[in-house]
Amino acid sequence: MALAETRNGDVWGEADRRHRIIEAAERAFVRHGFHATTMQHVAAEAAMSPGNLYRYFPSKEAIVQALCARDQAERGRAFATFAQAESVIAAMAEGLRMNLLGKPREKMQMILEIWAEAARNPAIAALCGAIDADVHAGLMGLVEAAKGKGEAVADLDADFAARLMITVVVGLFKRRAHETDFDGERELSLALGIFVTLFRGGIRPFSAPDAKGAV
Amino acid sequence: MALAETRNGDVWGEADRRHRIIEAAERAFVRHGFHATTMQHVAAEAAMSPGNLYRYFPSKEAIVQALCARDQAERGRAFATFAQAESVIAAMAEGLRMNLLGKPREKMQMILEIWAEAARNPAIAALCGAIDADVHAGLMGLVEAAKGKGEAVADLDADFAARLMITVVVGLFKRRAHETDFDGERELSLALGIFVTLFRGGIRPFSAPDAKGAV
DNA sequence: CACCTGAGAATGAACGTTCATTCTCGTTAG
DNA sequence: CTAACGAGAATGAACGTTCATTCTCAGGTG
Repeated sequence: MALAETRNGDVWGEADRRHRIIEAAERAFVRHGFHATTMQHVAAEAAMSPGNLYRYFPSKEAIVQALCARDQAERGRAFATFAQAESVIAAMAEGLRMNLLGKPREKMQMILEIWAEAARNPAIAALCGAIDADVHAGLMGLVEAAKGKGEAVADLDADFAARLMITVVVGLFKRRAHETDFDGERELSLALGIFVTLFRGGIRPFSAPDAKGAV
Repeated sequence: MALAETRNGDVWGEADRRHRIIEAAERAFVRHGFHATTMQHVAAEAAMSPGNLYRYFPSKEAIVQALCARDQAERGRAFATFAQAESVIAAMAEGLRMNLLGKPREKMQMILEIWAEAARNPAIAALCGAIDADVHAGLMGLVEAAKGKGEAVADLDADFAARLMITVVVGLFKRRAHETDFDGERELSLALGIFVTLFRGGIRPFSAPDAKGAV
């Protein structure tokens, strides 16, 4: 099916090329940043001509969207793996280790750029929103699973816990992107420290004391 | 020759114009986003011609840097206020209320763009780094103050606490920028819930169980 | 076999647009 | 008058996109 299909069945080849372009685009975006990356850069990285990119994607924007969609799929797969883990804390540890230590800093920087883009570009915003919803749902599932295993107190509010975990992880992502002396293991133990207490039921929403007088 | 500077009292007028331009730039950046804002937009917002901007700033980049610097100064002032507050938790509540509810969403979106920019632009990175260092130092000061007032346990690691609080606040900033249904009061009580437990000594770094088997 | 044919793949120079920046010249204050 | 101020057109570079052209190669033909 590989070589013989070039005549008519180049659909295979086309998907392959689209994939190659997205990979190249990611490398280029990671290297030069989001806005500074030109189609020439992507083309060079993909080892093809600029014009030829347009045979596979109608615009630069389309490439960006495809890349975001791929990330979404990746994230979804990661959560599917989490759900099978025996210990929820261990799963969180593994997931964070993968993202805080496993990925190069530049990748985190690209995520910052995607976040910024999402604030302006409705298509990207929709993709990111879908990712976030997935993650939120996945985390709530994890919390419920943890309850079932006795790793979390029974009356833990799953939505509260999920929002808290997302907040912490997002904060770590940003810090990882910026801080040159970011210590992954140290920050990992910080996050896990929070989560352990959370699961133990030690963290509850706290209504602020009236701040009328404060400045 | 070029230094015939203080010829007149117009030095005042110049500072005034620079200030006006920065304010206009902020409005433009907030409205159109960082990269999509043109000098024409800034000029229109400042009610002057594009060319005339260059009488006061050598480049677009210089305007951006001035804006970031102003934000840094603002942040510094905010922390000076915090330090005087009677209750540390109340101070945090007030500070977060100001930033999570007081500022328009668009302002948060601009901060995301500044973060993204900082990943690529050394000058902006330096400014952001300085802000972060200020905030970190200020928070450690707050923690120590809280200890003194008996609001925090004596053996709380100030650096750990500061990093944790920064992480949470950063996470909330990002979520505020993106989530259309972001509930400021709810998230505020989430953050304060964490901080209260933290000050009580209920959160400690947690070393992850070994994750050899996981994928 | 040698040679053609044609269609999809790929090229890369050129185009048109969008800006940051500069230039020119009119206006105003002292 | 002089010098600073300011408006707005002009400039030039960068970049996404297009398109006329070239390449490749599976089949057909003799």
